[in-house]
Amino acid sequence: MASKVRLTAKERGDEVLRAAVQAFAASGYEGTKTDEIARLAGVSQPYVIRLFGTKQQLFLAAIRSVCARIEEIFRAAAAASPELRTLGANYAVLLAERELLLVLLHGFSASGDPVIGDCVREGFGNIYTLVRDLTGATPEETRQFLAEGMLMTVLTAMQVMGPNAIALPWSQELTSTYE
Amino acid sequence: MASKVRLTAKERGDEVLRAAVQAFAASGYEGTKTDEIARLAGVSQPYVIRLFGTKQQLFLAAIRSVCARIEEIFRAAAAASPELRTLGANYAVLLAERELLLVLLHGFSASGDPVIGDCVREGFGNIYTLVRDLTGATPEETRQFLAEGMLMTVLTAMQVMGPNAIALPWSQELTSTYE
DNA sequence: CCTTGTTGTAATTGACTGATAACAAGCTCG
DNA sequence: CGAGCTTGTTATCAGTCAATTACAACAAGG
Repeated sequence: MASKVRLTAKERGDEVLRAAVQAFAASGYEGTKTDEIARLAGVSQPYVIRLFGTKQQLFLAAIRSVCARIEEIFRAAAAASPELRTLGANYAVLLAERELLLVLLHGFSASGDPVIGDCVREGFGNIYTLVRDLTGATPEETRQFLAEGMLMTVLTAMQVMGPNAIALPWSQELTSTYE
Repeated sequence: MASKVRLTAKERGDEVLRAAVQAFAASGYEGTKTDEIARLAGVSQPYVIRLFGTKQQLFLAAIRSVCARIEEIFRAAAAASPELRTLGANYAVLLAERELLLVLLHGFSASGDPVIGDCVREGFGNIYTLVRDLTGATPEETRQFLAEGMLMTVLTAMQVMGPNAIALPWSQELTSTYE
């Protein structure tokens, strides 16, 4: 098994970070235990701490990671067609990587902590600016675009949207308007 | 001081619930300690538990409470003018009671827990149906309305909107589109 | 080969936290 | 008044969890 393989700290750190994104997406900042992340990554709990210093720093790394990935998706989409409408179709790509929007949501929730708040404000601000610049949309158009994204995010968190969605009358009516 | 006054279990329960809404709004489900709620309400921590059984049940009560209040605000607004546009102006009322949308946000985040998820899905579903019925709007119009609400919610959580907002270039540009 | 730096774990700890139990103080009504 | 129900507290526990320490295995270069 691969668990006996020795990796460089950087490589192992990347694996742990990926595990952290998955875990934080499922349970949030306070709700996720470092031991859970460690098991997901196949390493010991103390090693997770040594690689990132503290649980908080690991969460910050997860936030930065998903923000960078979201920007990457929007950049790729805009390269094909820099229109806000067509960019909207790429929410499907975001929803396919369910953990991206979920980690961001948990970041919003944890913004009461000043350190996390700073990180989230910077990440979300960058996304806003990027979308606006890529599409040339007005602030208002960009706002509406992001608003739809936030609704999809909470619908995903509520598990009424995406794979394994719980089917409810209201949620089916609501999500059917996206087609 | 009022802390020596004996109240009925129902009255004290209401006070504790109000404290819980404040505390959960600030720190979320996992992040809020029952002891914190107890101090806010001016009672002992074990009494908080005895009044509501478990922390989870207290959180459920907080979710139901804010959902009911949100419905109440929309009902009152629609009584004056049952148009979606004018209902939007009443987001100001929701933002004035900052804790309403914040508790709901933390509910979304905690929806991974099946019990909490059920409660949040029901609460949000009721709000969707109510807004649609009150205004006679189409599902798509209602969706756009709620989407704007979700964006405001996360902007509030990030503390770039509302009182004591942290001023950032991007957030000022974004929120100025609401005027 | 052996020394030095790096990757990784086992053991432990100390602080925290939700919940329980036992008890105390008031209210109410016969 | 005093018995019984309700309100509330103090003391405490059992479990959890992030973080530290000490140590082990391994790799690379001289």
